[in-house]
Amino acid sequence: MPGPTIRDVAARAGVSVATVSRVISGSVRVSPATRQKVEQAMAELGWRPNMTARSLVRGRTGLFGVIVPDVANPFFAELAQGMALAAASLGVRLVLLHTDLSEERDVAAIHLCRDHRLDAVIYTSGALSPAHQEAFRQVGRPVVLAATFDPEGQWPGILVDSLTGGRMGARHLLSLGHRRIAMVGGPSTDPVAAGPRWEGWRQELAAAGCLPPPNWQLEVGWKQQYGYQAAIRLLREPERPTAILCGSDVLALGVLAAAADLGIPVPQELSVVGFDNLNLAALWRPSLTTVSQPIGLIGQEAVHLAFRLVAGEPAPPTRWLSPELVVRGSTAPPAPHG
Amino acid sequence: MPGPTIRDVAARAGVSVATVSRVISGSVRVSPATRQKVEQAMAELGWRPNMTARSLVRGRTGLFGVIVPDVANPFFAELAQGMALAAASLGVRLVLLHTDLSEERDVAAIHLCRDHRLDAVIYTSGALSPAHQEAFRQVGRPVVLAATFDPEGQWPGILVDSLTGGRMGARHLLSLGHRRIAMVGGPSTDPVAAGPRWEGWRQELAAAGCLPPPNWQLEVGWKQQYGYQAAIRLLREPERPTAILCGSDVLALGVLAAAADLGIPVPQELSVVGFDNLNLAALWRPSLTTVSQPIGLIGQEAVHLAFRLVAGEPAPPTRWLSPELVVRGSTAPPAPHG
DNA sequence: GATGAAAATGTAACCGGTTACATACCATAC
DNA sequence: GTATGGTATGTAACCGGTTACATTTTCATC
Repeated sequence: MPGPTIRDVAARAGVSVATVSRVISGSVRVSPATRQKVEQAMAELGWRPNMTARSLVRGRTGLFGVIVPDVANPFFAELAQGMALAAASLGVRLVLLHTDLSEERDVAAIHLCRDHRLDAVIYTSGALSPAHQEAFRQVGRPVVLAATFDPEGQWPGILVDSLTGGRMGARHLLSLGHRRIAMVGGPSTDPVAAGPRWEGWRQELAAAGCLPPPNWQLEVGWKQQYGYQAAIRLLREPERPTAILCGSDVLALGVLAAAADLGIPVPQELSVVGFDNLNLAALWRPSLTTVSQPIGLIGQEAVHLAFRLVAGEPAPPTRWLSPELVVRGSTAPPAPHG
Repeated sequence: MPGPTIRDVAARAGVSVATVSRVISGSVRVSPATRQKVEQAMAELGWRPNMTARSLVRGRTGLFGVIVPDVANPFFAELAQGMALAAASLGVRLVLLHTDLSEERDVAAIHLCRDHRLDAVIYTSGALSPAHQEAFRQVGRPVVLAATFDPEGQWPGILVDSLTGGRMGARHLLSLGHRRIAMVGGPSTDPVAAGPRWEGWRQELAAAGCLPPPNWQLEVGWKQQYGYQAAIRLLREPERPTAILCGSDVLALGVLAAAADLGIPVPQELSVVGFDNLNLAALWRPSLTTVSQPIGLIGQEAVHLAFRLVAGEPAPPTRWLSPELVVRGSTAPPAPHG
């Protein structure tokens, strides 16, 4: 039942265990004849080294922990996909830990990374509480923040500048001539993905003198159905908005569904702007104008960064990427009668 | 740098390492006074047991390998989400391995599971080649197939009966009165997710006497853009179909996008049936009529099954779930002038 | 053929837990 | 006071690799 060990291979090849170890690690010179004998013994026994034992002595597992709220959310699915791509190319494995945005489960997941001596932790779930900070300190391994950041600058991260992104979306609508613009975004308690987008929208709309009343600034949860509900409320008003800024593509798709159900044509009578540029955004009809984040790239770079930190490089400062406006079919100038 | 070990805790509590081990494993009785001393020492040192060391001696890692072609594909994202849910409730962790449907990478991933002594392997990627079978045999751990199956019945699995599902979709269109029905499905080399669906469609259409010519039976890849391209071709014909059966929801969404781009109203002039019932299917407009698989449940049950196998239960036979037709807004009777 | 440095290989300690087995302790029974 | 048995704890081997250090072999040089 328990497979062959390095000692079985050594015995069969007529060498010591150290020599077998040298052959598989490849770092030290081994004479060709010996190497050949060992390789043959390995093949005959079908032996493969036990990574658990190796990890114990080396103190490295070759595993990175990835803490994600929910991979069924396309944003995190695309992020995870980018990470998996990079991990494969670097010869590293990812341990996926779901937390459903619960702080308690986040902290438990971080401790788990420590228990398993994972080489690094990549955290994507959102804002950091003191409990997160404390848990990160205790893991004693590199921590990388993907698509989020640490206001105290203690943990390096990579993400898009949401403030600029928010302003881009707002300016696009203003330049098309919209003035009756509503907003549907995430909870502003989220200082990474919601707060700065709200801020960017408000700055631009206020500068243009068309900041709407609070009941046109709907702070909802991140789920698509909340976008749907918010849009239904906005679009049933007698003087409805001509455009809606959304805090994420998922919310925007909810808004588009609501418009379709109410028979309001997009973009003729309503323009919609998303945020993220999910793969879905191009696939939808009407295709979604959105502020693009390079999601896959963020995932890849997060893993590369973690890899470099594990190798001993110093932690760089938070890396800010620029968002880009992608204009598609969901935005147009407001209807003339508007 | 290297944190405290069990020996540090033992020394501080004035007991032996065996006693500390007993306290954390909880299986054997320890006097309350001793337990208290040990727990205090643990807390003071901030010690947590090293799972790598534990795994080495116990021969169990508490990790399950999950082999997936691509989590950015919503089907696999929802599957992974179900697995993560079950894993969390069972106290097990998932190692995510991407393979992009490459047999070579599949096999490498399986070997990796063996190297790391993962407790079980959950495979989701598709059909099994002899190379897969051989690699599975070598891991020496339970293997579970999620949303796929082994024709030889050697590895247990859980999946939906695609033949019945295919027939359901076809019957739905026939009962609405459609007779000019085209099909867009996956490569029939895929004996799990494509072959049986084609078979089910053809059986029903042949029985109704309206099996279309081969150029209305389009075998394409699984990606959404292939669905789009196939639909463009079908819908540009002078005598175009009144309905299209799709091998997956992702393909169906491509078809819907193509219809929208060609100005063909769905469901008035074209009915579309998907397969999978992704979360997206309800969100889309028009909402998608589809053959439903309980994707999240399949993921959860796969993990539960793996857990039971690890605990020593015998492998059950492949478990077949029944698909269900979910009628939404993308299907209707054919236009009368049809 | 002796010498010494470099190359190849072996020996054994070690990584940090678990657990079989041995021992110490205490209470009850005779 | 000794035998009996159950509970609590300690000792040390072990899981399967790695690697520091020691030893042997090889080979160029004088």
